[in-house]
Amino acid sequence: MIQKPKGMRDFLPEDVVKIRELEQRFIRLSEQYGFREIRYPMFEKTELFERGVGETTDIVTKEMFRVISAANLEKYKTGDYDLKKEGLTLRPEGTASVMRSFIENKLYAQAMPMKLSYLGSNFRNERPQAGRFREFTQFGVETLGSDDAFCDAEVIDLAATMIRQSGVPSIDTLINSVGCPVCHPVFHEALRDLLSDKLERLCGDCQSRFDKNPLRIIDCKVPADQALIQGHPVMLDYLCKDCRDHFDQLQHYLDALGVDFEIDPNIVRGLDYYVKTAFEIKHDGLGAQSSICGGGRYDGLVENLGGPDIPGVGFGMGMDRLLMAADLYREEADRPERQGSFLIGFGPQAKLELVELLAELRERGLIAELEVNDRSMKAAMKQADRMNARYAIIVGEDELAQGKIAVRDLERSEQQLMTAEEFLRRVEE
RNA sequence: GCGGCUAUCGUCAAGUGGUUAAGACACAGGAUUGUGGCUCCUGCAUCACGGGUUCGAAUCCCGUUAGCCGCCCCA
Repeated sequence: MIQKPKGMRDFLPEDVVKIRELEQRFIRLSEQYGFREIRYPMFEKTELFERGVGETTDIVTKEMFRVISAANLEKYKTGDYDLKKEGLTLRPEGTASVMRSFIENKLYAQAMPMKLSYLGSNFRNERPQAGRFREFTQFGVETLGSDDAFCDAEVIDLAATMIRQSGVPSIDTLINSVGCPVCHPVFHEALRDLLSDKLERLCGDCQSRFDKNPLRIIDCKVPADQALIQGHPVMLDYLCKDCRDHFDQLQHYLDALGVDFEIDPNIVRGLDYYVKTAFEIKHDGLGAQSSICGGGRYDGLVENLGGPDIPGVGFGMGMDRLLMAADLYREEADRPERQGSFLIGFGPQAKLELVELLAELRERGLIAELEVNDRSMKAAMKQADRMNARYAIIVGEDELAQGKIAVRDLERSEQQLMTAEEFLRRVEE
């Protein structure tokens, strides 16, 4: 038997109903906040992600799925295809593509700020785990063209509102400022001062982080390292005036918007492009992957990808995790109301006539199904019940002879003979 | 990339070395011959795969594969 690839999932009809409901609510809410949905390719030039996500990130170095056509694969084998230059990659996240589209379509020439949302699959070749899949659905928004702290507050408010409205009862909204290129050098120095004499006792990863990006050491999960960095200086104490003001304003705006939040100096977003605001929304009870939503400000990104110097802020939200978190608390759905008709015909002639009725019903926008397996009356009725139909329409020899149909109301257990026209009138009302 | 756990019918799930592998749900058929939801009856698995141990294995051992969970990272 052929199975789906590791980390991929099927969504069966029951699941899809929930997913679609959630997605539609998200689109509606984000439109209320002024975000308009855009769509972009499932894969892009590999280079976009290398530059947009960061060449040193885990995502780029080991988690991307490459895409290659059969023809190009042959070329690659003979050395006529340059993976680096021409290679394509299944999108591992959304922001880079949105930026590319923004630049390529010159959306910056339109009224600013430009507020965009997106929804779709992303792919990362990670080891599957609770709340983590190789194909996962992400919803996200980006506000481009303003560095006003209100924009940061607005996207955080939107994310928190979405999660709350989805039925997740308790969430933690954590915010931080990761500074900017002006304050980083000062902070890095302070960090190195603290750690320089403990360097040898840090784990290997952290030793290499020491020079490249000491900020990441704070995030280290190795217990021994955690002890060593106890009482480490925090970025928040080293913000430049600009960042400090921005962070203060963000908090004022969040208060004004009624968003409950906590400051967590330890939030350091893994993607390279974040400056100033970084935030995360978590929910306990999801297992190890408790983060539902993460985002922040990325003022240098558009320019870095070859566009004008335009600031931006946004978030990505894990729809799968959100659904998991919300599902835990969703009570059993009631049996939906009976609706539609189930048409049961005995013999070819009866069936043919019912097909005409079927078409009439559907023409009127009503739900209608035909019994196709030539089951016994009993079995067919059972099927009608299982389909949750309101009416079972029965046509056998007797009905055929009278030119009528038997209409059984499955809810009231009442049955009467009438013509097809009468039934159509009644059901239309 | 590293570590732990699990693998019995479509689903949930008994069974831990010994003749026909419980049960429940689902599914199919039926209960004096054209009628549902309740009830009753009937049917429905050689225990992931490959080796090994043993007189004998779903039950013990090894390997493979898959799934789950954790580390890392992230949504």
